[in-house]
Amino acid sequence: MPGRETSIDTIQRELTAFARRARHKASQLHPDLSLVTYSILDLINERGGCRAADVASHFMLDKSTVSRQVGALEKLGLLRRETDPDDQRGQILRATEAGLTLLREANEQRRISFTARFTDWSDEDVARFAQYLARYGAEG
Amino acid sequence: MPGRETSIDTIQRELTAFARRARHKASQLHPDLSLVTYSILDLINERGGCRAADVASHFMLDKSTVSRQVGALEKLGLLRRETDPDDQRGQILRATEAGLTLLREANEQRRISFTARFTDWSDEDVARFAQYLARYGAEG
DNA sequence: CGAGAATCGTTGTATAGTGCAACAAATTCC
DNA sequence: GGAATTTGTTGCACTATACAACGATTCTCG
Repeated sequence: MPGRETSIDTIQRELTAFARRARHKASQLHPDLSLVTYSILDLINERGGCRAADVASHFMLDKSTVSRQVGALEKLGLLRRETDPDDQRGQILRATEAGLTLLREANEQRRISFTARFTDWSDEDVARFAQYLARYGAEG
Repeated sequence: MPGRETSIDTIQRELTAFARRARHKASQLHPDLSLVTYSILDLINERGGCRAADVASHFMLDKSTVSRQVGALEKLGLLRRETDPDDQRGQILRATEAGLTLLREANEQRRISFTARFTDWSDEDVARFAQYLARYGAEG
């Protein structure tokens, strides 16, 4: 077994390489939805509606960036904004039907692509890899 | 154990979330070296000198993007270009002393940050996680 | 050998994504 | 009730990126 330091270097390097390729991959997978818009829409959907500030903190983005992305998604008819009745400063973001449809398509494409990558992997290995990643993500 | 589909969804979502945060994290870690310049310099160093075309294909970037990034890194004195004697179309990119120093500092910062994230993990788990990531990266 | 194809890098142009600062409106906290 | 905080928007600047057209070099194969 390699040393802990070496393993951490590997993790670091592999994750970074993934991050650097993610934008390109996403645009290949679904040209209508960039990595940015896809991930925002997916978060909103997963949360069942959330505010722009939540999106900003989840992805570590400036609120102005999120504001513009949300504006673009709204203009495309993929989400709608409702003023939060409990706090009229904020808005609740929700995917529209069109947004959900596009998101489902994008997710399907992604699943196909990811699945292809794991054909050689046993169910156990896939499950363990997922576990490790979830654990890693949860600690951040 | 969760189903294969569920695990793949988890992998997909966690990796994407990581990618979306990577830029911000990198700029926090070492403000002098963005994720972009860091990863290019690191690749050049790891390969012991390589060409712009290699960088482009490794990170799935257009050659024009790489050309500009390399130009910027050269202007900063972090790498130098030598015409490849075996193929005068190409150039061999190498980190300068200044580049290596900065890269070492950045790697140190990263290692500290990543190490902190794994304090709860056993050596075995870290090693296995690294193995899975390397395997994943190798298949792409 | 030689002409056409391929490769490598540069530059012009356009666009997306991002952050910071200043702002307005609503809310919360003494 | 007034100060501080939160939420989102807008103006501005800059970075990262892609695509297309180009020049220089190398490769292919007839």
